[in-house]
Amino acid sequence: MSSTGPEPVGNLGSSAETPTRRGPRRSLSRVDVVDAALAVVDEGGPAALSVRAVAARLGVRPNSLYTYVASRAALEGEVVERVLAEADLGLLTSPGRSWRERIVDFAEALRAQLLAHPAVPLLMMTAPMDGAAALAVGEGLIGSLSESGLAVDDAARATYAVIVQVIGAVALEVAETDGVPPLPSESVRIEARRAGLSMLPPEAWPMAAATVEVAARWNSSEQFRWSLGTLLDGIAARTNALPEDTS
Amino acid sequence: MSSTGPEPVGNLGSSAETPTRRGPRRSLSRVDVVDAALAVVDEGGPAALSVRAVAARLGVRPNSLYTYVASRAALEGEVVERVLAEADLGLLTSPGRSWRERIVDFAEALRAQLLAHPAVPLLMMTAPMDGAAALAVGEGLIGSLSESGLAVDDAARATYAVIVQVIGAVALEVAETDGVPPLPSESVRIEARRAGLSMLPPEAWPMAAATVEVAARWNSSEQFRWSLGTLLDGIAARTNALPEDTS
DNA sequence: ACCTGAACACCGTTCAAGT
DNA sequence: ACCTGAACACCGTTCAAGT
Repeated sequence: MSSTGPEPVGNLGSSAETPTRRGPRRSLSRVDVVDAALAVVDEGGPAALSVRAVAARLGVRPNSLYTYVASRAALEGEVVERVLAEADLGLLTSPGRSWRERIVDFAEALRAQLLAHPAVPLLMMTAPMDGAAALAVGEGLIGSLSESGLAVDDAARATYAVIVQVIGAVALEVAETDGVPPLPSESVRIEARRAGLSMLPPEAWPMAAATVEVAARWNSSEQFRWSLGTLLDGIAARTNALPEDTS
Repeated sequence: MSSTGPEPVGNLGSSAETPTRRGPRRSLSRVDVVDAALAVVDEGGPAALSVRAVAARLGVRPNSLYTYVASRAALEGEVVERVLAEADLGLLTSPGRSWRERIVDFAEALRAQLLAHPAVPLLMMTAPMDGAAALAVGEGLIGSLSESGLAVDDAARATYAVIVQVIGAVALEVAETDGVPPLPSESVRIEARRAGLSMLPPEAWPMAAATVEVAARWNSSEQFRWSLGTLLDGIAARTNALPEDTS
């Protein structure tokens, strides 16, 4: 679905620098359209994404886009692919780091990328991620988890658990904001949550009251590391290899 | 935000049975509006949700809804709250089951409920879940995880990891469908994924090729249990209590 | 091959007006 | 207090037509 037709590969960002175009129309390309769509959401948030807004940014009529993209839904899928294609898979094969460290490195980098394009996590929940970039992430994760000593089938299961934890956490994190970049800083968002939680009557919500400081940080990099680390602990426990037995 | 004004509590479903109303207008209520919204998405999927569609189902003009609900976004939040309010928190305190079993029971029941209202997981990613029903789920989970011997702060952290895993998994699962109930059966969805994965050239995607059967089941109750169980293993490892030391 | 004008069937939200 | 008519500024998508 995302690899339909002969698409020019390797010229990402070739023409994203001029937001509003001028001068002779040199003929659009599919990457121009995706670039423009990403620029639209990065400027106006997820609600700003529309065929008409993307067309306007390209200086073209709305229906022109249908030359390059089958539908708004297909365009959304391309945006997800574009961002996933920028994921640094090299982090999953860094020498001198354990499989655990490599996965944490990759997950944190991916989280940062997704927070930089806060409309994208929601789009990931909107259609299947079956493009080449999504598959490449899966390949890298299964590979890393296999090296941990896990049987390949369990490595694949563990891969999906990690994907769910990472994308789910980022999506819920963005959901607490308006999604318009730049997002409020983590400390501001924590403070907002703390303020909300502090107003709850402790009689009604004793557990929330007892854990305000932790729950205020649910959408933080700290909690992100704790959750992922705990999941990786569980994954490691399914390994028969010794703990020292890492690359 | 979801507890604004004096809302009549305890009469859920009081008037959802008549889809298209007739006869003397007895005056609407906020629960009627939320009922109608849920009915709209359960019939037409997430894309069918609109202020105008809900109003039409209630036999009323679109702008009438603004008497009961501040905006479309607020309505979406109410729909999430309604479904969360139906979660069976009793499963988190069932006698004779370990904390692990209770959490798994609850998570599987919640997954089933969300799959029955497939528009809802996406709505959960769209706005903060800060209503009373969402808080109650948090209370129950923190309580259960505390009884495991975990310090209350770690119980709160573990709670969020579980929430992310459960909601994230369901949201990604729904994303592979069109979201219109009833969803295709699990076996049909697995078969569709297997077919897609089987078409990939093994040279390009060796890991995917080696794990087709597992990856075909990524969106299954089987994988859901594996992921959650593995996470709970990691959580249990943060406990100092003995494994037998469960309620 | 690519872009447009025009049209169709929609949206969410507001405001003043009615009862 | 509740509902409406009318309006505003939008949507995605199609189709026939132009170049």
